[in-house]
Amino acid sequence: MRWSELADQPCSVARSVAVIGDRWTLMVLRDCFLGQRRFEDFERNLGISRGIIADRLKHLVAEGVLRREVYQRRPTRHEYRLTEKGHALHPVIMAIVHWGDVHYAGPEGPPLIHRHRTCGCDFAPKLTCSECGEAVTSREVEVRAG
Amino acid sequence: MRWSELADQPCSVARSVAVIGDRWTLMVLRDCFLGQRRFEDFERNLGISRGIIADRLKHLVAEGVLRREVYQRRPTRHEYRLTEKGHALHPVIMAIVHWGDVHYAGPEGPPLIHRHRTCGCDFAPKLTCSECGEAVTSREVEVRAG
DNA sequence: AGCCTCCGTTCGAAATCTGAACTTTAGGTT
DNA sequence: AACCTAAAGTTCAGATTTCGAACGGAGGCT
Repeated sequence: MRWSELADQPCSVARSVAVIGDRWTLMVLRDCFLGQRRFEDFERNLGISRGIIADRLKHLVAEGVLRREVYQRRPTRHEYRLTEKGHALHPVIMAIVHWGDVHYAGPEGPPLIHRHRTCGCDFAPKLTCSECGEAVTSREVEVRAG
Repeated sequence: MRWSELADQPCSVARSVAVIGDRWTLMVLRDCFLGQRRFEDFERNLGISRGIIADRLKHLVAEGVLRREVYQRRPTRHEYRLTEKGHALHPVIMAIVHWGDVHYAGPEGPPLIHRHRTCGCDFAPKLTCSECGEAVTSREVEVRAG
């Protein structure tokens, strides 16, 4: 299998990974969730070649994760904003951030701290069951074909 | 920046992505969470070349995500099992699965269904705040340097 | 002996990434 | 008018990476 075929697999991980499972794509998304919108922002933050940025942005727009919007005329300039589908990736990014915080933060603690505006606390993301509301661990999950 | 430098960035997303932000690595992890353990299992499920599987397994073992354990002698054979650090990736995989379920499932519904053993219900993963227990959306999160 | 299984390694071809130059549209400066 | 700057790309040669097919090897089965 090559990864162009991933999207056709009967597996939600494969289908998602076909869209976002690429290092630079994930880094672009991180920047999006940190409020970055312009080509230049991505270039400055990521320090990678423009070709890759252009490519990944194009891909994310084609998949409906980002929306390309005019933010200025004369000359026309565009910015990239998360769509609803894009915002739906928030749990993915948060889960990745949290894993990094726990396993790769040095003695100075995590590089970024997240505050939940609604309750005012610094928090960690917690995965819970949509039905009973309790925390879910991997051992408590049973999988069957749909 | 090249991705060998990603791990040195002061960003938990970058550090995590350096370890798991690769298509095949994520697919291997999916298989691990579905209970696959042996080299052959990964090969059969993924249908990719053995070189890639060997490489990714080696990498995950080096990072402490998987543990290589003897399961048979004469000849000695090993299997790969999730460590605690590996199990900690469960929310990442669940978030990815769920995003795929919502955005890429056909009319037949999602390929796999997840049941929460503790409560007995089919469920969807829900990201909540560790402090107040409420659901967290991307717009409710404020980020600051740590 | 010859074939099979499981788990890899090796190596050349194919894909990807980098860095630099070039483009477009427009505003500002000398 | 000529020149510089800025944002957002595009293009292209050359370096780097990744992938897949073929090979290896340790032991078992017939």
